[in-house]
Amino acid sequence: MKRVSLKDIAKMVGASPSTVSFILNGKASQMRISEELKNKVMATAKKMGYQPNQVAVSLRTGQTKILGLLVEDIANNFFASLAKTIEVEAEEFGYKVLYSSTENNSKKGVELLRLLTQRQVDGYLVTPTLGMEEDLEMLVKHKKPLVLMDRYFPDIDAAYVQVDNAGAVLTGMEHFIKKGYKKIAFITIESGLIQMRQREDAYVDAIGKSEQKKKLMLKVNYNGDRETIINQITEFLKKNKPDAVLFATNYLGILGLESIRGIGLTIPRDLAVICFDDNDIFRLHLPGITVLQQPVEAIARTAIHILMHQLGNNKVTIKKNQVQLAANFIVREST
Amino acid sequence: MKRVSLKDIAKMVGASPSTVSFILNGKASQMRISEELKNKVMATAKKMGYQPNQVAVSLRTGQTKILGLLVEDIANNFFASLAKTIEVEAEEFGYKVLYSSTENNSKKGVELLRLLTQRQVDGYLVTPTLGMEEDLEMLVKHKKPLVLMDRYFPDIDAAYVQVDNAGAVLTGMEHFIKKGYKKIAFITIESGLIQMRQREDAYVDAIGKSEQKKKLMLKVNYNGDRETIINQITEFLKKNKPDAVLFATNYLGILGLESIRGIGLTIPRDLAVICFDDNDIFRLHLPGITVLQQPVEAIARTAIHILMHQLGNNKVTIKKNQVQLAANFIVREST
DNA sequence: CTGAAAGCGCTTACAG
DNA sequence: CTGAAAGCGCTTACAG
Repeated sequence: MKRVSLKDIAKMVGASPSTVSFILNGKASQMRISEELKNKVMATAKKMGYQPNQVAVSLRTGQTKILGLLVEDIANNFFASLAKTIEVEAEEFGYKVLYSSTENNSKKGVELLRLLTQRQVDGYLVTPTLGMEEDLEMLVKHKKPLVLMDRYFPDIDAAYVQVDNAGAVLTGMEHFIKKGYKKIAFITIESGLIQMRQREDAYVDAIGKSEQKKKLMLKVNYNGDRETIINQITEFLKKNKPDAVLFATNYLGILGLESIRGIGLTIPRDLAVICFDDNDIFRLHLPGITVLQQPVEAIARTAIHILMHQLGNNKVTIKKNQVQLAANFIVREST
Repeated sequence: MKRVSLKDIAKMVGASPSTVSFILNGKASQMRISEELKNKVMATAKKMGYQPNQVAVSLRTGQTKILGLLVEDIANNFFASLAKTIEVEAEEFGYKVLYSSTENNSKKGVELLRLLTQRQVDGYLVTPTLGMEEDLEMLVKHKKPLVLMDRYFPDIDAAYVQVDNAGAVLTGMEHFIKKGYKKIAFITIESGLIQMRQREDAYVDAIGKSEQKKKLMLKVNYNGDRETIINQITEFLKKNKPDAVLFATNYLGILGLESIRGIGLTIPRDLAVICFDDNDIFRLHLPGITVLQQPVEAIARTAIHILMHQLGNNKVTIKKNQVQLAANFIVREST
């Protein structure tokens, strides 16, 4: 059963497709089309259940009204919340979102970026992976609407929105130091991406200026499985016996809590804990975990606004197109 | 800067667009195009960074290679995992996924369904909301590839995949009864959707057959905010003093744990807990929460397979197109 | 072996 | 006030 097209309606009412198109696009009065014809067309379209073929519209207008969103992993709470807010915000501007997860895999990331291009998305929202640099430069060169999130490349002049990673980690470290912890550890993932480097550098800085002097850092492999990482953390904690630990991502924090439980340490008596990113788990955990919460909604909203600005929407005004937003430091019982 | 098109390449190598199209689509030998021309075209396409315009391809072929996925809420762990698996599986069959969250709002659900239709998606994967019945019937009538997930409408003859809700709840109830609990409560949301009715009916059944006889049920409003629901649960628990409670969704379970903590009850001594759906939170909670885990990946995979079958992919074989999968009962320390 | 032409379903300048 | 025509970028039957 074929769907009805503009032409079908035109034939039924005895008008030309162009006239029907004008009417259906609300340009009837502008084109001074008779009220009578207008009503007839509207009624027929409704009765026949006419739905415009957006693919044809896109080909003709060059606009798909689709934004491409690439996140690291949609099953991760942080990225899922980000995606949700972006979806809601995009909708307000009349855009739909096509998403995918890169898994932080360069090959997959690059392929997805090209796929979005082939699909003619109007704009790109990307948490980039290493290896995407060349393709991103291409987009920038072609002046495609593009906003990076969570991380960026210093050498690529693209818009971006991220949390103030250094400031957040410093806040956490100062809190630990003020509370008198002397052996503060940092557990992160092995990664060349800037947001992780910023967090790590801030830890190193803070330690350098503290009395502790000596770093206590563990870097685990991003692609390791649950068990491997839990074991690595367990070994590290047993060997180094820190009195406080800062986990660099929510993913690590969750695995870390399992390690801590496995060893039988009591938080915060044996070990104080702060985690980057908030999560229901950290709020519900006993004791509640102190966190450096990313302002997820603000990140998403800012990114969409910058993108809409690039897309020529003049209802939005933006101050900068490279933005760092402050994290919220939420103190619970773990410190 | 305009992107290069087929025609551009044709002009550059001095061949016709059709020939270039055949070569780029790997039909060179089939069309007996000279090796020389083929190589020239391939090289030029590569050099110019040619990327086919998928919108034009879609309009011409009638296939978008996009699947539409409507979930209740992408920020909810269960639906995010579902979406993730679907995305991965769809990719293996060469499809991309366009998703959106319905928020269980009929108006939004219907609008999204129409939007997907306008976008010419090749197939639909939907966790339907009430109010979508008419539009879904239309899709079925037009023989559009469609698979419902998590819930369905008994009156609509569409394919669906869901967990065996009744079986899962019965398993949980039997476990409670065997352990000797005498005042087993059920906390669910007010909903006309079948998966919630199945869970509720199973509870009522189990109670009817038990010595308890009297139901202890709380139904909260889906759209209530966190605080309201937490308060309602708190009131309910204080007033009825159950010795065991089964939460009908992960969302409720999380809020319920907050209520329980607020009242100061000890799990399982004062109150035993089972929750529908698993979640990192339940695993990490102290004590660990016993759950009725939905086989999320199997649900997603089965749904994709049925959809691919409908799309005429003959690499997949399916047994039924209305499927119920067993839940995994994971006993932890809360019962 | 290769090219010219039609057509997917729209929108929009142009003509009357 | 309304219609005929071109064109978005492809694919594919048809012709030679």
